[in-house]
Amino acid sequence: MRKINTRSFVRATRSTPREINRQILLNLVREHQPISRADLARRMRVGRGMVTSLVSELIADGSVYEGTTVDAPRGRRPMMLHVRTHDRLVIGIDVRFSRTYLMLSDFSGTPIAMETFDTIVDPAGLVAELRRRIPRLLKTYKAVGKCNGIGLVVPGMVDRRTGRVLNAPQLGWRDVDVRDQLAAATGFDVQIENAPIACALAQMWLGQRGGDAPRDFVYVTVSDGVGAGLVVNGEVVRGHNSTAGEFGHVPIDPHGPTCLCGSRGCLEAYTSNLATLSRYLGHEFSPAETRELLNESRISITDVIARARSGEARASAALHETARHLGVGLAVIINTLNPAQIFVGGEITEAWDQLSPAIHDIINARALTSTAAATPLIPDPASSYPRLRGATALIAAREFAAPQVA
Amino acid sequence: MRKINTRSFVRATRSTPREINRQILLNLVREHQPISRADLARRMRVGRGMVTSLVSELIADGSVYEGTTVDAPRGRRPMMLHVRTHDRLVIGIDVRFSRTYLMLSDFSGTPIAMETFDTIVDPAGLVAELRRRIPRLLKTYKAVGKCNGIGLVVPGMVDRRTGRVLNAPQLGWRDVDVRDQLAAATGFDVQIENAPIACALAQMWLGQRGGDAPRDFVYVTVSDGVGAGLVVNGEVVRGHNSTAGEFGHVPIDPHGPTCLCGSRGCLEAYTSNLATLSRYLGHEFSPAETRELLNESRISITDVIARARSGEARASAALHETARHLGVGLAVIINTLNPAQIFVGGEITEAWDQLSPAIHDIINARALTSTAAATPLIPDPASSYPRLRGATALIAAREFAAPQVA
DNA sequence: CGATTTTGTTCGTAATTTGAACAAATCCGG
DNA sequence: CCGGATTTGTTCAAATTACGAACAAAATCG
Repeated sequence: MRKINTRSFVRATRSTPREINRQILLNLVREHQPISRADLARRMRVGRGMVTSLVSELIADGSVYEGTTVDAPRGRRPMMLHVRTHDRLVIGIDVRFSRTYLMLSDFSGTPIAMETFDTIVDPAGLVAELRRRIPRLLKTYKAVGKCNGIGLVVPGMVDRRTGRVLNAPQLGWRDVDVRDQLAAATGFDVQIENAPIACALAQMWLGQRGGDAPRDFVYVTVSDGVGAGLVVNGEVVRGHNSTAGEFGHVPIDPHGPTCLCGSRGCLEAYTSNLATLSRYLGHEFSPAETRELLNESRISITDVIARARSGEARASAALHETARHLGVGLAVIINTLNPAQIFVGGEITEAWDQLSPAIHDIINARALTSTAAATPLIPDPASSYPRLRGATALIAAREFAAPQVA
Repeated sequence: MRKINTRSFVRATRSTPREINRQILLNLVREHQPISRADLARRMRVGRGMVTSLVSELIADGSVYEGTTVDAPRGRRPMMLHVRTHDRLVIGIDVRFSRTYLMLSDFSGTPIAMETFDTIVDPAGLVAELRRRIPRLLKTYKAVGKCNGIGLVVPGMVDRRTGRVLNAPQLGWRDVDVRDQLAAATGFDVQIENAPIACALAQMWLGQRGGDAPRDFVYVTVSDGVGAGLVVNGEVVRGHNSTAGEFGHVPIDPHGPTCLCGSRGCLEAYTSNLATLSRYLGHEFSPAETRELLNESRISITDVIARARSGEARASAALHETARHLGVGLAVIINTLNPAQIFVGGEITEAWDQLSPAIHDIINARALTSTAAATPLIPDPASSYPRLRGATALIAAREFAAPQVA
């Protein structure tokens, strides 16, 4: 029972049915390719005539192409259709605290090239550097006319409509309009998004199981901070002021360590990489001190995971405590949003086989129903570059999104 | 960028544009009545011809009626249109732990009659009692042919599609199909929903400010349990297994009192009416003991509020601690979902003027942005019967909901 | 080779928006 | 009291689209 937004609605015109059906058709091709026109007609329960008409439109504008005919047990051999992805490219950019990643990939998320450089925290400087690198990257890979846009992923809150970064503490950005600056500098269409939401979008649009992908899920990122991208009813949740998804500051213990946000005992103060590291080093978590300690000891979360894997008890214990607290946080998500599944991204996924039992124990104890306790947790390894895939999805998904109606 | 559900989608037919525009028009009349055809045409940015055609359809099926013409500075006087509500009735039923409430009201939520009886926990017995009472109620108020359906609100998890009550601990119901039983017994269309979600639906469809009503908000109920109805993007969040909204079990303190759910220090164990009562009585909260204590002392949360209002320090202190913990819980909702506003329902709204400052203090301390900290909290007094209004909305809203497309 | 089956196309029909012309109702100035 | 001006509401032809049936194309089978 969705309510119609009578402030800003889209009325149906003569061509609305066609737009809707065209979009349904395109999505069916995307999720079932290769597929024939006759198959599409059966799935949509429309006549083959309409499919012919819609497909010729999609072929004309380059969204879909005809492959080969294939064998059939009887009758005329069907002509298979595919979504055109391999020569429609996107530049994905992932701006992180220390380094910035640049990836050229096609609409399906398949990577073509990647480069990386030290993050320039000054927005104008970053845009200038990207303005140098992007044309060079496109030239090197003979992709000059094929780029459909730039997806920019940022560690912080983003207003998707205005394109402004509201607050990115790791970069020290507040109310920065890097999207329009980059668009003006490069001439490309630029879309910007917060990192956990981008990761969720990548799962939604470029995930393994195309059609099976759930319409209600959560992507939890555990790195310097802890955040989440929420998907409800096939759509990302941004909230009223684009600040939804901050699960890092769910309270765990009012007497716990002080968090960056000023409260005590936030989930993030227990499970962020910094928190795990400081626990391993035997110190109470405290933002300022821990950063210093980290710089001195020159140890990273990956090292702790490696040491745990090689049998070091202290490393293993530090990680297991992180796992237990993460379990509490995930249980909150499960009880409040009841997602079909939860993806977990971040460095700690490398230790998933070790941490998973502890996490599930906590969830089993805290989930309110047995079905909720069985919510699948799916680690998303850093090796698949989830944020860069998310950046790609920002551009690629627009072509497949449902038309806005009513 | 909503994703099309390719498992179950609705393709656009020849009549889809008309359905969409018809529904937009009906909602515009609902939110701006009285309104003329010419005004509607301007708002929808369509020709007046189309409005004439759509309105005559809506009048023919009784959704809309013509009122009177009104004065105009120049030109022909416009004929005002209204949504027909006063002779389209709904029976709302609110099943609570001790008593069940029955209300006859019209489509706008205006109450016509109400009765109440001791809750019969046996589902078959309850249905039998309702089967006796409903025809009598309709007869008494000369509403026999005018009832459009029955809305049933239950304190527990409900699968809206199958109509089964999955788990209602207060009633001891597990997997009960009371909806179909009641439909068979009465011959009416019956819709069933969980209480906090129903309260959210009431705000969405029957709220004060018709069009201003936000599309992202949360309705938090504080009574025997603590739950929430979530609305995201103009649609209610039910989750993958219809168990979303259980905010009562976010952790507050791992060393806190034991909760009914088995964990320790849940929000509910600090802020439910039972928790507040046991705090007032000077006892550690513990489900079993507290219930006994409550029966012995014969005191209710309303009494505690009255005593606080008359200046009793102990009552005031007990309520203020509840307020502080509730603030923590609301901050979790604000940080994770960033709603435009939060409604709070339950007995403690009677003490809102006393509790509000404490709640806001906590939220100001814990909200991650200043805009989030300013999220309006709106008490919804029990005197407006939010759950019964929700029951009404279950039936009335279907007429106005956006058509399912793509 | 003809019958059968399946795929893909074409085309007339029905439903709908769209926009313009038209009728209705009111005010205002002479 | 009448004719223009103005606004509301209706009617109707044109354009766009889904729909469904007929048809052509391409393959298999006996």
